[in-house]
Amino acid sequence: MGVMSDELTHPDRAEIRIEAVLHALADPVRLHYVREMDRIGTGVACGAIELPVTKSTRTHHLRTLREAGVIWVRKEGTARIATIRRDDLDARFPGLLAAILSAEN
Amino acid sequence: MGVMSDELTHPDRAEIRIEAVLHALADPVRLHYVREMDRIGTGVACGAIELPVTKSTRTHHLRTLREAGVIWVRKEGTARIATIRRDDLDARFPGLLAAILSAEN
DNA sequence: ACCGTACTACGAAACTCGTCGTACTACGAT
DNA sequence: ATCGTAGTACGACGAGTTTCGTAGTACGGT
Repeated sequence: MGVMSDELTHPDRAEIRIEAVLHALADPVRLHYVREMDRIGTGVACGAIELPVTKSTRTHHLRTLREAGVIWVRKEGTARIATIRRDDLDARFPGLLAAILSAEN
Repeated sequence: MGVMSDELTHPDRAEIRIEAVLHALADPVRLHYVREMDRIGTGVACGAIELPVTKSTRTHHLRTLREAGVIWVRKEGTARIATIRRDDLDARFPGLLAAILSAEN
């Protein structure tokens, strides 16, 4: 029971909607998460970034980011490695990601 | 009772927060509104843009946009004229507005 | 086989948000 | 002064979100 062996679902490039991306990044926790991923660089283990929320809340936010098309998550052992979908976001909404990530305070 | 003679409050440039802007523009009604204002050009009477919502809902959305710092609203007779705060947004978050407005579909 | 780590799933509680109707104020014209 | 138009204020409802705790699955080591 509880399948969970399925691969994680991601929208493909053409399916990414600007409203979903804006909504995903409007949340302080998720924005912080994406900024940390941007700062650290390459794929990050989901748990490696400290957040003021519990594990299950983190799972929720990561799903929101993934389903909006902001990040790509792949399994690696027991860990989940997340990367920002720069190519797809830049192709769909040129300049958006850079504008948001470079906005300090 | 009910003052309302007060001028409309706007955040000044330095107070505009990226999260508030993203949240404001993540709503389909508000995004449509701002896109229409962008298309039409100069200051627009609030009621001149057709929306699938009632007057009071429109007021609500316009307040959200105004308080986020996305639009500037001035009174002119009984009408309210709204303009996009391009200068302020471009100064705070270069490229953000252009990226969002040019995102078709 | 067992244990620990990493994360997901599900349900619940508190909160926020979008929407509306109704009642109201403000202004302009007749 | 009266009426119509333009918009706001307030309260309410329903839907969705954020958050958490608890329970469970998956993988890697010993």
